[in-house]
Formats: sequence, structure tokens, C-alpha cells
Amino acid sequence: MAYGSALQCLSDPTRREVFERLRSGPKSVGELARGLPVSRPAVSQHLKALKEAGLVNDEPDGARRIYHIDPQGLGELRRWFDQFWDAALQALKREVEKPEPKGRKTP
Amino acid sequence: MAYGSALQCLSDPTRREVFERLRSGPKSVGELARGLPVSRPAVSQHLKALKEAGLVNDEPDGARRIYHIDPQGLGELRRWFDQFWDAALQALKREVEKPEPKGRKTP
DNA sequence: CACTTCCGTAAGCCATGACTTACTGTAAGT
DNA sequence: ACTTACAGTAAGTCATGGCTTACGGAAGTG
Repeated sequence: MAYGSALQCLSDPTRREVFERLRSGPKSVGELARGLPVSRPAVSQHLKALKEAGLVNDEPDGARRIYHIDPQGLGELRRWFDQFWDAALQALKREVEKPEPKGRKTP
Repeated sequence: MAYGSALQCLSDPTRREVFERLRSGPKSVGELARGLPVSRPAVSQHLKALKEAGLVNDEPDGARRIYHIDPQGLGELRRWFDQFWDAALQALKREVEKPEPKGRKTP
């Protein structure tokens, strides 16, 4: 159940902001921290959490580290999420096909 | 940005368990609390949070209240999530189509 | 070899929130 | 009307975790 840690990661607004910034492409830590209302070490800690959740990955580039979104964790999240999506669609379908057997709600 | 509160809701394991139990169909509060390692008031508080996030809805049934999954919040979450999914697919596609223009990483 | 830049880690502070018990309210049964 | 079952709210406790500053290490530049 890796989607648990992934969801917990994305629950924090700052961490979500970091993750969203990676959507436009790979970036370094300093690049990600620039403009954020928190310190750079904070961003490092967030990236560590995101990496352990399988949401991002990194590769060294000289003295810097380039982070990018990892499809791995994203895929697990999507699979878990689709279960509810399918269930909701089926429930909605049942709701529509059932024309109030007893009693009207909008008389 | 309603997906923010939705993600925060689903970050808690207990709240996630409640939400997952609703996947098999609408249930009452006591029914949801039965078997969970927390008290019934705790489940009530979780349901309140889930409702404010647009993830569940409820309707009275005598002295009970029946909760069910709300497609509303689920849809917003999915739209937000698909942005990353698409971005990840495009990035993966670029990665595959790019045969190392300069320098080999695995010589 | 200094010096700078970039980054991760450690320690500590403090707000957030998940849980409990106790209470109130509402609906159904007798 | 009394009693029982169901559910939401209030108040208070306590752990989790997000942030800061301070430090240490590794890689480029003069």
C-alpha cells in the first residue's frame, strides 16, 4: 500500500507546490526553493519524503541534484484512485436507472 | 482548489479506511464504525471532514444517517491528478525518443 | 589550496489534528 | 410518556510533523 505514503505526501500544501513545479520539467533543489515561502532545507526534506513515496526521483548533476516526477508512485496512486472512480460511476448509473420504486422526492 | 482538502482528507489512514468502506455501497455511521479501532464519534468527525471536502454525502434515514461516496470531489481530484499523469507520459515519451544527443551515460 | 556554491542532515520548537469521554438531540418502540 | 438506539458536538489530551537555524560534506572555480 504505497499509495498511503503518496497521499500523505500530497496532503501538505508546500509539498504539493514542490510537486506541481516539477510538472513543467526536471529542476534542481535551489530552483524549486526559489520563490517558495519556506527555506531551502525545508524543500530538501519535502523532496526526501516525495522520493520515499515513489513520487519523484533524482540524479546527480555536478554539485546539484536534479529532481523529476517518477511515474512509479503516480501509477500506483492512479490505480487506487480508479477503483473509487469506477465504483462511483456504477453507483451513479444505478441511481439513474432506478426511477424511485416507492415515494417521489420531487412531487 | 478543492482537491487540496480532498487530499488532506485521504492522507489520514483511518479516514481513508472509512472512505474505502463506502466503496462497497452506502452505509450508516455505526455500520462504518463497527470493527474500526477508533470510537464512533471519531468516525463522525472523519465523515464531517470528508463531507466538507466533497468526497461523501449523506441523507437521513429515520434515526440514522446514510453516507455514500460523492462523485463531485472525486471528479475534481481526478482532473487534478490527470495533469500529472499526462505530464509524466509526455516526459516518458520524450525520454524514449531521445537517443542521447551528446555524451553517453552508459559507455 | 582557498573559496564559493549546492545540497543533505541534526536538533529543537511549536502548531496542527486525531482521539478520547461526556453530553445533547432526535427518532422509533413499548 | 419512558426507554432505547443512533448520531453530532464540546472540551481536553497528546503525538505527529513541518519549519527554522546551524552544521558538514561534495563538486566546480580562481
